[in-house]
Formats: sequence, C-alpha cells, structure tokens
Amino acid sequence: MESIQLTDLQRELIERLGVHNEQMGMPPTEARILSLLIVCDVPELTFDQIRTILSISKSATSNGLNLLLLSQQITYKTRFGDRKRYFTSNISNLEDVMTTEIQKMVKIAQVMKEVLVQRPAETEKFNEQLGNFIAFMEYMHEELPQLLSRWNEKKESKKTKTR
Amino acid sequence: MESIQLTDLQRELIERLGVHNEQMGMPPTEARILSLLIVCDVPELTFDQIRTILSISKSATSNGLNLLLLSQQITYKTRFGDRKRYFTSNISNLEDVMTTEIQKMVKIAQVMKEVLVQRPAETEKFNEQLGNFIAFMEYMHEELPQLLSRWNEKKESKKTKTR
DNA sequence: TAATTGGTTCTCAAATTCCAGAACTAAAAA
DNA sequence: TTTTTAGTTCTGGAATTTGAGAACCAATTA
Repeated sequence: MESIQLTDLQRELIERLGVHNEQMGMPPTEARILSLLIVCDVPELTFDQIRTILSISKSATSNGLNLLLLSQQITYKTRFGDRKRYFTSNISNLEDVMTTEIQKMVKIAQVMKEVLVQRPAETEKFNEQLGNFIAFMEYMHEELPQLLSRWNEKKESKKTKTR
Repeated sequence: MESIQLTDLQRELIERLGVHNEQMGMPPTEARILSLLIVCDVPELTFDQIRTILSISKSATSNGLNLLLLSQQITYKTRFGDRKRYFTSNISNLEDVMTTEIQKMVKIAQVMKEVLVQRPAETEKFNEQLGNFIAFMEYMHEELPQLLSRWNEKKESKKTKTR
C-alpha cells in the first residue's frame, strides 16, 4: 500500500480545519477525516490509508466515512478488479451543505409560526417581534435561491471570460 | 410567587422548539429555557419561575440563563427595590444570532484559503472546486449585509404603510 | 443579629458520546 | 479449501457533557 507522507503544514491545516468542523457540530473523527480529504494532495484515499494516516481504528474509520457519505460531504469511486473504495471530499457539494444548514434554521421559524398563532393578543410588542423574526426567516428562505442563481450567473460569466 | 400555568399546547410547543434548539447545538436545559421564554405569554419570568416551571435545579437554571445571556439570546430587566431579575427572550436579536451563525461558516472558508495556497498545481480540478467554494463563501459574505439592508428597507416600508 | 432571598459555585453521579479492539462477514485470491 | 482483503458490527471502556444537591455568598429584611 502506498504510504502517504504529509508535510507539517498539511498536518497543522488538517487539525485546524478539523476544529472548525467540530465547531459546526461534527464528531472529532469525522471532522478530521473530512479535513484530511480536503488537505491531502493525493486526490483519492482508501479506507486503510485514512486509517493509518490519522492513526484511528477501523470502526472509527468505518463510522466516520459512512456518516460523511450520508451527509454527502464525501463520495467514493471504485476501480475494475479492485474491491477498495477511493474516497474524495465532495467540495462541489459544500455549497449545498451550507444552504441545507441555513434551511435548518428556517425550520425553526416554522415552529415559531405555530407559537405565534397561539399567543395572546395582549403581548403586542412581543408578538410583533416574533412575527418580524418569522418574516425575516421567510425572506431569507425566498431570497436564498435568488442569491444562489445570481452566484451561478457570476460564476458562468467568469468561466466564459477565461475561455 | 406568582405560579404560572401552561396549556398543554404551550408545553408541547416548548418541547418541540426545544428539540430544534438542541439540534442547533444547544444543551437541553438551555434549549428549554429559551423555548419557555418564547412560548410563555407571561412576558417576563424570574429565575425561580423558570426553575419551577421546568422542574430543574438551581444550578441548571443558573448555568442555562448565563449561557443564554452570554450569547445574547435573552436579556433581563430589574425593578426598583427588587433584587430579582426578569428574563425575556431577545427575539429582536435572533436575526443577529442567525447571521452570526452564517459568519461562522464563512470562517471555514478562510482556513480553506490557506489550504488552497499550499496545494500542488497538479490537482487542477480539485483546486478549482476548492477555489470555487471559497469564492462562493466570500460572495455570501459580501451579499449577506446587502440582503439584510434590503430586508430592513422592506420592513420599514411595511411599517410606513400601516402607519 | 438572625433569617430570608436570589442567586453562584463546587462536587459528584448519571447519561451520553466517542472510539479502540475483537469478532464477524462477504468477496476475491492463493 | 484456506487465506487475504476490505470492510461492518458488536462489545466495553474512557472521556465528556450534563444537571442535581449541597454548600456557599452577598444583599435585604425581620
């Protein structure tokens, strides 16, 4: 098996990116696996390479990889006559992951909507603020797709320029 | 002390909102305290009211409240000749909490920028995707304030209409 | 001065999360 | 058929999180 050497800088970046991922609510091992797949310049890593580079157990590797696959943050390729899976981080999907994260927040506003309908009319100011927040989230919910499509246009125009 | 009665619906909404808050990474007690302050129609609750309504210990109440104060999700008022604090959810600040959350994501892009500069030129496609993601996050970072100011304009115009 | 109020802080136990190690499985190779 | 490969699943234990209970403290009241 090809043994992979990381530079000190790469190791440090993996740790740092890992911490950020953890702060987004990801378990430590999962966070490091994802970071590794983003930092490491070997484009595809196998189960065992990941395991040995990070010095983690098979079970941790298996669980981490499967969680990352589930949340579509990584993918894998296979090769003819080869049972191994070759994992890559799915960076092009990170945009989706981010927007999904925002949609999660929007969901809270849905519950708050239910809260609002059952609130007494007397707490007028409070109700107004609550309604305001809900409206804000709904505004975000509407505007986000437009923001995205404007981004895609911008991206496209950039591509055309460099062609 | 004024004892507060919640309807079944209110209790259920507190639980449900609490679960959502937990899923945003908030500890259970903190999540429920915040939910209570949003759902309950008594506009201001004291330490002890919160404690008894939720059947939690003093320490849990103290910690939960202080965390919520720290993250500016709640505030309190005091009254003359009264040592108690009267807590309210700071809904008008929820917009800030949300946008702060998004800024947190933007921070990851900063680390990825460092990752990008040290990547080898050979992994061209990968680097391009990574650059793309970074550009996307920077785009978001730029556009978000504009989105917010457009929201505020809209809100203002609404107010004027109803005046 | 003593007791009460409105909390905070400390200690510890329970619950939960996380992961290593071992046992297991299914496919492929020897 | 046995062995190896590429994992998955099932323990159990360590680490962490969480919250109850008790001790504590500072201001107020009796």
